[in-house]
Amino acid sequence: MDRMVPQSWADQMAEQGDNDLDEGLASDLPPPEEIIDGDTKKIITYRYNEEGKKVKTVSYYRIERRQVSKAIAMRKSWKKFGNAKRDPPGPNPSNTSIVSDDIFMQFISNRDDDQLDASRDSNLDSKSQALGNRSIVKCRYCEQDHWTSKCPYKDKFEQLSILKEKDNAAAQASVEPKLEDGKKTGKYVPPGMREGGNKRGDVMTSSKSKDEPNTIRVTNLPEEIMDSDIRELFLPFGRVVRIFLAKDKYTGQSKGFAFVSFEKREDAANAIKAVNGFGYANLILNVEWAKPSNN
DNA sequence: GATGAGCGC
Repeated sequence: MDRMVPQSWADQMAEQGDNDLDEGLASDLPPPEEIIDGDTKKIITYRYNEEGKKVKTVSYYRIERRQVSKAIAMRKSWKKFGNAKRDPPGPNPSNTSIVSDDIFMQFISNRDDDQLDASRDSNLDSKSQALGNRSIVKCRYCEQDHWTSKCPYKDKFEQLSILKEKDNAAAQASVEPKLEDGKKTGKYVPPGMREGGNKRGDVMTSSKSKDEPNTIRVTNLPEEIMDSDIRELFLPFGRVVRIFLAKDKYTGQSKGFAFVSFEKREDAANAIKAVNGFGYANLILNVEWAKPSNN
């Protein structure tokens, strides 16, 4: 394996630099070839060895084909536009980086979504029961046998939701007057007040939930720091579920502190122990439990 | 030195 096909802008620049250096020698070498044959990629490169002899190097790579859904595969055929109009299909490595980590999205749900989810989950549950009661599902967060929508605090969450439904039933009686035939009025009910509402929101998505047991506050951060740096810094301790880097609303300038929520409280505790007092870019970080924000 | 944004009625 010798000189590879350039991977990124930086590599391309490095490559160019190299070529400039040995231009006199390299100019009469054939250009590298890339041959794709089924699942195998063959890359042929030429160079001169120490004795000045021409050497041909052939390297074989297995092309990993990942199974993607049709919808995703279809996007490959979309026309590129703007500055990328003339780019070949697929990501351009000079401006696109591929992250293989799991990326968690925040889903802001309303009641209708939850009802859909619930019915979908129960359908699947009955399917898995039909399959001999052995669970075929795996939570993306804790890898236990349940659907991710019920995680990461499955047990805790179920207790919570039972409590909450009681509360909601009481709240609803006063908040949401019913019509005689039992149908709801058109009156707006905030998601948090709806029947069984905002279930996932309370666990995962609501930054203003009353208890934020897994959130730490990091202060004394350098002002140039970015979310991704913070993620990198805390990823070793466990799954980071949310990062909030305080920035000025108008200038976007970092205010030098951030909140990081972990999936597990113990991960957060470890992070505090380890990173508090840690030197980062000539500053000493201060890490402690976050207090719940006002409102 | 500092405890987070926004949307909806």
